[in-house]
Amino acid sequence: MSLRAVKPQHETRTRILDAAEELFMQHGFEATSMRLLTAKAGVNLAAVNYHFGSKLALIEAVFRRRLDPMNLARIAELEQLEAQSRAAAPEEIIRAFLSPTLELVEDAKGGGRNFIRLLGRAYTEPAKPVRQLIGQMHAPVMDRYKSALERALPHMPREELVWRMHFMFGTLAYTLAATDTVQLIAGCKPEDRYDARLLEDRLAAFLNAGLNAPLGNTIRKAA
Amino acid sequence: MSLRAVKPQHETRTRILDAAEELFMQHGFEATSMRLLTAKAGVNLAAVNYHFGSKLALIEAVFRRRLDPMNLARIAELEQLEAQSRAAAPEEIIRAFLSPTLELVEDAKGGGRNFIRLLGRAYTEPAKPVRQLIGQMHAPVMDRYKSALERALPHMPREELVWRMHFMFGTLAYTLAATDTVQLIAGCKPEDRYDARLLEDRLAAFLNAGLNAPLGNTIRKAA
DNA sequence: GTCTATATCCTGATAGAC
DNA sequence: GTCTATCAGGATATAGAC
Repeated sequence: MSLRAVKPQHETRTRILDAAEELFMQHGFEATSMRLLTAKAGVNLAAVNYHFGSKLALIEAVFRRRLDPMNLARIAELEQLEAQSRAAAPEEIIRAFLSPTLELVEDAKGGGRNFIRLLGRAYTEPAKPVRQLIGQMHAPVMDRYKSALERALPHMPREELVWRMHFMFGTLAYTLAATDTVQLIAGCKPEDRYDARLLEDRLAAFLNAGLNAPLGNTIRKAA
Repeated sequence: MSLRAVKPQHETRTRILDAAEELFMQHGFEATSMRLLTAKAGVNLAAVNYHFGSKLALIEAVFRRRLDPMNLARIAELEQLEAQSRAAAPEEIIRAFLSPTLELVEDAKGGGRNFIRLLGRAYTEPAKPVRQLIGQMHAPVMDRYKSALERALPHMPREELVWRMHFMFGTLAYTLAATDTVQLIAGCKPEDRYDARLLEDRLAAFLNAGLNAPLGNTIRKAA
């Protein structure tokens, strides 16, 4: 008798996660009501609480679904790089960090692109619980990459490296969050905004140059 | 009989704007209620509607108060640069753009620092009206700086320049929004996080290097 | 201009039938 | 597991006394 008789197990969960991903990206966490969300997902209002327990737990699940595999991939790429006989170049490390993220940019149908923009926004989310969540999920990866970059750039002062990593992370976060803002700066063909390989090349070139910028000014003025 | 008998004209407006600046920064726009806001400002709940008309209008006023002078300063610094006999260097243009923003970082008491963090967050704000607001206020300035950078870098393809400006803007936005996240990457002395001159030097070095990164990779792969 | 009181609506969450 | 109905509270905005 059901209209969705062939619904697989856990499809409700997935439908909720997909709808949440899209609506959180469009309107933010606070502004997305469970009513709107469940309506879009085509499920009952009570389903969110039944399957996830609370709105915050749903937010956490949305991030875990994508972020855990992404961070595993980042670690894997870095380990592959470090298994080589020669030392890894800074740009290789940067690309290892970027590529698992940018792969999702091309996944428009699966919702990966939605998530990527959501992720970019979450880094500057005002709500403390959400930022803590993201911070916790990223912390171990950041530590690994920080160590890798320290080995690749042995002469850079630690403090300067931390700042430059911060800058790099910011460039990525904003680029993910605000891909639509490029048009604000100038018209550019929309289709190549989402070419992941091209975007990775552009980002890697910019970030690698920034990471290796001359140290003179800051050292002099800080002294 | 009033407890605040010596209250100057428009002080209520200012108290509301100051409280809004801080609370919007801490909790975001959606999560900041008028009740909390007016309580913090020490004014009546109805005062916001009387003085500003609506919550969105209040948000606009919060941005206008700081952004209009800031963007005027950016234009002024650029015009000063272009009045020189020699051509402006890219790093000079970058610094002209940065410095009016970073000056506010040092204004902890006046609330400037609050606004700066709020501004960083607003760039990736999900709510469309707010982003449109920020976009409109920035558009003329961005045009001017784009033209200036085109003159300073005549050999860079327009499209690449737009991307690099986008990256630069992102670095700034995230740095402003997430000054507390630096500690997530690694412990660093909190007091020098807010040394505007030092921060400008660090940012300018990073951004200038990124802006002038070799073009090889992208050109080759794009072809 | 400032206040109190309130209208109107929407929020996340849950109880309990099916 | 899914539904309806509802709770208790908070949201913006306003009406009207002072």
